[in-house]
Parts: sequence; C-alpha cells; structure tokens
Amino acid sequence: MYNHQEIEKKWRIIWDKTKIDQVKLDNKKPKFYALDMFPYPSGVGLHVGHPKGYVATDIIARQKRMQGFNVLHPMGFDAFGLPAENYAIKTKTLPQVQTKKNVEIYKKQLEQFGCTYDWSREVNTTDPAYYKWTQWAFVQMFKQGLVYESHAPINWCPSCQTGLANEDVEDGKCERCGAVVEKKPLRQWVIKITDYAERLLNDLDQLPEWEESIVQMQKNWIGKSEGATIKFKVKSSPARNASRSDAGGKLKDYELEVFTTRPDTIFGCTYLVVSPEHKLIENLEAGIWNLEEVKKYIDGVKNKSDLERTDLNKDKTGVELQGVKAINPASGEELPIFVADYVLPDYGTGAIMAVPAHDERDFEFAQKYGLEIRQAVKSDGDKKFIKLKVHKVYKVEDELFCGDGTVINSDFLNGLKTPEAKEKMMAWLEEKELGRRQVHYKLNDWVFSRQRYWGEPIPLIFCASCAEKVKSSKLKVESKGEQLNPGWFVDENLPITLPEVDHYEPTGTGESPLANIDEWVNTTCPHCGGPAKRETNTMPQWAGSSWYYLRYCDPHNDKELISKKAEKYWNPIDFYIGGAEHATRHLIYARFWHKFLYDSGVVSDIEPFRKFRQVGLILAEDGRKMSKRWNNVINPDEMVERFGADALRVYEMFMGPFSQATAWNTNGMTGARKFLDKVYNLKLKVKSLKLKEITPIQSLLHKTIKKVSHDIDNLALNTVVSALMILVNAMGDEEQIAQGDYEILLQLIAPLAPHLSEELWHELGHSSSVFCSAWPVADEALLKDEIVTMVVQVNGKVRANLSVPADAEQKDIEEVAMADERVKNWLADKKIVKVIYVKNKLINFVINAKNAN
RNA sequence: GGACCAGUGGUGGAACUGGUAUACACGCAACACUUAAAAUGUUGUGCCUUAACUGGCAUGUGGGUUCGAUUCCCACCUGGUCCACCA
Repeated sequence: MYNHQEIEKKWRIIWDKTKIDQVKLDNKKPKFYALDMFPYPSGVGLHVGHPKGYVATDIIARQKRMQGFNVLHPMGFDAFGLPAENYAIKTKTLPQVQTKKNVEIYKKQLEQFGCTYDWSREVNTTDPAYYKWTQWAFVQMFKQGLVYESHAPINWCPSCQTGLANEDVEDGKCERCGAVVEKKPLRQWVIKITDYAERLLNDLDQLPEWEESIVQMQKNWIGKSEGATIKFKVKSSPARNASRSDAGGKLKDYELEVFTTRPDTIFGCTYLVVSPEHKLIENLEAGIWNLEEVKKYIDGVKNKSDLERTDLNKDKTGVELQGVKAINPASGEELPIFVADYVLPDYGTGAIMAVPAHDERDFEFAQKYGLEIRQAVKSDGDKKFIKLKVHKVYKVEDELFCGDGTVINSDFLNGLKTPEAKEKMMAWLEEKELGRRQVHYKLNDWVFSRQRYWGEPIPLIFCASCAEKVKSSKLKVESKGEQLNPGWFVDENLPITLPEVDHYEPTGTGESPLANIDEWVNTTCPHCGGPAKRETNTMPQWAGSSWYYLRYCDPHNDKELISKKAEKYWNPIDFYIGGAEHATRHLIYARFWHKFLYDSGVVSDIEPFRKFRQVGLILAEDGRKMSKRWNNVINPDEMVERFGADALRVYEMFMGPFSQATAWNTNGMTGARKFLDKVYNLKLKVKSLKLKEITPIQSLLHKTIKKVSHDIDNLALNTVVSALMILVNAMGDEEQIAQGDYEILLQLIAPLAPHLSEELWHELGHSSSVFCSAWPVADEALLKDEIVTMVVQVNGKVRANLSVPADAEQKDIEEVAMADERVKNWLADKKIVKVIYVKNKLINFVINAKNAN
C-alpha cells in the first residue's frame, strides 16, 4: 500500500512549480491541441461525472507530450449565464463575487484530479478583456447584416423571466429551470444563423473523426427539406351579414403561399390550412363570414403554452374560414381554407396544402371534419402503408399512404413515379410562375437577447431621431446592419462593460434590469451626437463559449481576437471532448461562429474541431442519474481522499466504453486501487541489471506498448487499463523484473496514474519528470511469438489446440493436427472435402456434412 | 412517429478487417495467513452432462449467407439517446 495522499500532494506542488504544462508557440515542434468543454462554475461543485472527460483529455495530453508534441491543454470558465445568476440571487450575493468564489472551488477540484492545465492561458467569459472580443465578433456580424431586431413571439421562460432560443427549450420546458415555456412577443436581437445552414450541414462531411451520432443529431437539428412553395389564389366575397362599415367594399385578390415537400400530390389536395398567426386572416377579415368564431379560436390557441399546443395526443382542432376559397393552381378547383393550430407559424410559410390521403396529420384532421380524402399516389408494392395512431380508431383502413409510389388521379402527372412527378410538377410550377423550388430548414435564427443582467452587454445604441431619418431615406447609413435596423448604431468603444449594480433581479417586464440604470442607458448617438439609449438586453450564455478555444491560443492579446501566428500554429483543435447534450447547442453555435470568423479572415480553417468525442454519463449506483433529489450523488473529493486521484482516474477510464453511460460502483474503485498497489509492489522485484536474454515478459511488454498507444488514440481507455492489468499480473509472476522493463511499464501507466508513476520513476533514480521522457515504441521484432497456439476445427467446431512454431507450413500443421487423438476420432473414415488454413490461427477440416453427423 | 445507438455470465464489460466467445475487473465460494476480523495471497466460478475425460447448449428472438457469425444480411422484440403536428 502506498500513501496516496502524501505522494499526490507532493507531485502536484512540484508540477505546479516546474510549470510542466505551460507551452509556448514553437514552429519547430509539431503541435497538439487537446481541449475540454470548459465548465460553468455553478456553486455546487463537480461530481464524479465531470472528471471522466477531463481525465481522458489529460491522458491524451500527457501521452502526446511524451510523444514529442507541443501540447496545448488549457482550461477556463464559462461563467456568464443563468445558472450562475440564479445561484447568486438565491444566495443573495453579487454574481461577480459568487463567480469568483466558484471558480476557485472548481480550480482546486480540477487540480486535485491530477489534471494539469496551462493556467497562464486561463480564460473567463466574464472578464471584460475577454468579452471585448465576444462583443467585437457581434459587431462584425451586425455590420455585415447578420443581426436584426425582431418583435416576433419567442420562447419565454416565466420563471427565469427571459426569452430563450429554440436550443434552450427541451420538451416545451426551460432547459435551465424546467418551467413550461410560453410564447411571448418580445423585442429581441436575432442572428441569421440560417444563412449558414447549408454550410453547417455540408461541412459535416469534412469531419470524419466526429462520432456519427453527433453528426446525425446536427443534421436532424438543421433539418433540411427540399420542396416547393406554391401560390394559391384566394377568392373571397364580402361578409353577408356583417355589421362592419367596410363590409360592402370590394375585396382585393390575395395569394396564399404554401410550402410542401410533395408537390406531386397537389391533385390530392382537398383543403388548405393556415396557422392561427397567419397574416391572411388579418388581411381578409372583411371577407370572413364567421370572423367571430375564427377570432375566438385564435385567442384560445394563443392562451395555450407551446407544450399544450404541440401535444401529439390531443385532437386536432380548427375552424373553416367561411366565405373564403382557394383555387388549386393545377386543377382550378375551389378549396376550403381552415385555420388550425397543427400548422406551425414559424416553419415554411405557415400555411399548407392538405393532402389527407398522403399525410398523417391531414388525414386525421380530414377524418374529424368530414373532409374529402382523395388518392393521388398508389403504392407500388403489395404493402399498404397504413399508419394508424394507437389512440385513434379509423374506419377507413386503406386510404392513407405516405410513401413513394405511382401517381394516379392527377391529370398530366398520371403514371409517373413519385420522384419524377415531383420534378415535373416543380418544372410546371416554375414555367407558369405559380411556384418555385424551395429549401427549408428546421434550424431557426438564433434568438440572441436575454432580459437578464449577467451576460455580455450588446454593444448597440439606438437614436430615435436618426431612426426616422433612415426610414425616410434622408440619412444614408454605411453598414448593412444599420440599413437593416434603422436608428441602431454600433458602439465601437469595446468593451462595453457591465455596470456594477445593487439590484439585478429580472424585471419580468421583458426589459433587462440594465434598463433601470439611467446613467448607463443614456448616452450619445455615435452618428449625430444627440441623445440616445444603449441596448439593455444581454447576450446568451452561448455567446462567450462559441469561440473561447481560439482565445486560449493567444489569451492576452488586446489588439486582436487572436493573432494570425497563434491561429495558424494551434488550430484546428486536434481532440475535443465534451457532453453530447451540446450536440445541437454549443457545437452548432461554435461551428457557426467559426465559419463567420473564417469569412472575416480571422481564422483559416472552416471547421474548429477536427475530432470530437462525447463523454458518456456516469450514473449513480442505482442506475439513475445522479441527483440531489435521489440522494445518490457520489462526491469525487471523498473518492480522491479515500483511494487517491490516480485510482479515481484509472477506475473512471476502466468503467466501460468512454462514450457510453455506465453506473458507478464504489467496489470498482478498490479494484483500481489494488491494481496500483500491485504496480507499487513490483518495485521490490526490480533488478537494476539489464537482463540479457529476451524474457517472455518482453514480448508481452511490447505488445502492450503497441496496444496502449493505439487505444489511447482511439479513446478506448477501458482496454488500455485492462492491457496494463494483464502486463502487471504477468510481471507479478516473475521472480525478478529488469529495470528497463519496469520503466516502460511506468511510462505506459503515467498518463493514467501520473502521481504514482512519477513517484516510482524518481525512486528508480531519475531526476527529471517521467513526462519529459520519450513515449516507448514497440519493437516489432519482439511482437512475434515463437510458439503460437493454433486451433484445429472440424466443420468449424473447435476440436483441439496445438502449440506450434510460428509461421509453420500448412503441410506440417495438417500432419500434426491429424495426429491428434481427438481430431482423429472426429475425422475417423470421413472424407475431407476441404481444408481451411489461416496462418498462426487455425486449421479447419471440412468433412462431408451428411456423414459427419 | 422519425433518426441514431445498443442488447454477451450474478455485475461493469472484452473480442482487431468474419477465425479458440466470456479477456480484464467486480461479486461470490473454498482454502491459506490471523485468537478473530479487515487487509492480503492461492484456487475455482456461463449453463446442462460426467467421478473425470468427454459431449451438448449458449452473445435479445426467428431466419439467411459462410468451412466458420457476437461480428455481415433480412424480419421481429426490448432498452437508451436525440428530435418531434417541420408539411
């Protein structure tokens, strides 16, 4: 048993003093950039799940350093944002103060795990010297017209009292606090991330070293669908019994655009649906005979939360717009129009052509309201694609078919297969100017405003008088952003610092708490010098984390976000590790931000993260997620104290495949610790004399070198540990161990268990760190076994094992194999039809199957 | 409903491009050491059969390809993750 507390403390102090992890840009050396997703210091500290990812990155960083790479392995803190602010409110402290405290706690914990970072490069998103560049990037986006002010209804969290991006909503609830999210119209800043949708999608192909599942998630989130927008003429006649004064007037023609991915089914369209928010209703008020009913329906929908509204189990509801008809551009037929909340306002055009025979939702709606269901596609196979919802009982059984097939009942499209019909219909629409090809994405523009205090101030100023002038074209403004957002100007005096205040609780009015600070809000217009006001919304948490990895490369540069030299040398990131929950948030935002910086000439790669691997969760011993609620949280500090950081590291890596969720088991910790004790005890067998002969251990040793090196690269750390265990067990069986062999063992274990390895390394007489030694390379000559075990099979079933010299001839093996008593019995008098021979592996006699049994 | 992933002993899991299934670890059992326990060490440990050799059966279920399938193909069942009235 070694004293882990003493040894670990000792080496942490020495590593810190010798600055072993500080790196400098060195063009003569190859670089390696190993990065973790930086944490936000939330006040409750780290649990055992956190170190899993950090330790893995630390292992890679240490190994790469030993392999001669100039390794950048930094850490920082994502300290802005809701959790930090909510925690500060709860504890009645200032977020600035609270954040500082939390960072200290996190740093101490991180160091205690034996992860050594280059702290001289630490970044903190709340540092004005850092967020100056977050604001700078935003300013560039604004100038290029990627930022716009919007008043559209967005997700609003009533508990956090702030607007949220789509990415922040999970299951209709606020990702932070779990409150049911409402739709609320709110003035907000929005970034046109959708301008990058196509590139965000296509460039995923440039990332072969990303896990497929993450790539898929991003593809789903971006959600590209190709189809057409089609124009339907709308006819209406004045309301018959309207009491309104304008009711008798002439009504204008109206065109309703719908988006569909199945233009080929247009002849099966039997009605149209618009979302309750659609402007058609406003525009045609005078022509809607049952306006009261329609308005009542819309009001009812507006009072529903998003969660209720999108509940799939609820009945579809809707109201027909009486007096209004649409004309099918293909058939000329008159169709009724409905308003229904199963059509979403913010996807496509907010209006659809309903084809109940070929769309499940339309089918359900048509069934309920007794609308015609008309076939336009026939299935090609025998299969009837009947989809029946479990909670519904449909009388008609064969009318719904959602797949590809052959077009029927459709005039000039008849007989065509679905893809050809789509193509022909789109060409027809384009020719007649009745529609066009259109691509839509599920990805929405990025709602970038938060009505909260603890975030980066948005560096914009509004001047009311300039706004008027821009609108009336009396004032020409330079940038696209200023044209797009009349009266808004950039404040270039970055950083725009967050003022220190006594009260920062959210106001709940849709205004940020900053709005109450007059001396901060009131300023002068950068354009005319007149009185103007600052933007009081702040940026979301994701802003600062979208580019932090660049800042580590050049953390103290006050002239630019990153110098060209540092950017060229350190980027892209070679290995990035973090949680899969960021697949559709941080990893999308960061890729977008990076691409924007690429377009702006700041960075030279189109993608920031060459290789990404997700960390699997560590579950509690009961198999559930660790949570205070279940009282099943394992405290890493306690584990480090009882078993040591090295044991914790070894155990967490050994638990199972890195990306997979695995349940914690404290018994496993004792296993990891026993292994380390064995390594420690082997020291007694070490003989300084180098043994001349090649021992069986050396063959295993070199195989282990090969396996460990290979598996670390692939992040197969569980098998790294097991390979080392096998080696250590074998060494334990030896009478004595050559010092050279033992040193190699220590080097292989060093990334996993740095403290113990360093201690033993020095006990052998080394004066420099084991991490300054060169990573061992397997000697190919020693990898080969002289004697191999071969398997003898009869008809594919194992019947005997043979120990034979390696690379023996097939003829000789056959002879030996057939001489074996057991094999003889199986072969007996049977005729050998075929012999399969795999060198050094197996020999398989195939005998006549009929006679064999 | 869709996308993706997974299903191997009592448990976590291993098995490279199809080639000895169950490595490694935990747990369990017996033994040793001990007054005793803990710790440590040794041995055993998929199921059935057998005193043993042996033989048979086993990688969610059912089929297929193959000399040979945990691995490849088809269908189904179960679980997980993400997305979801996205037209």
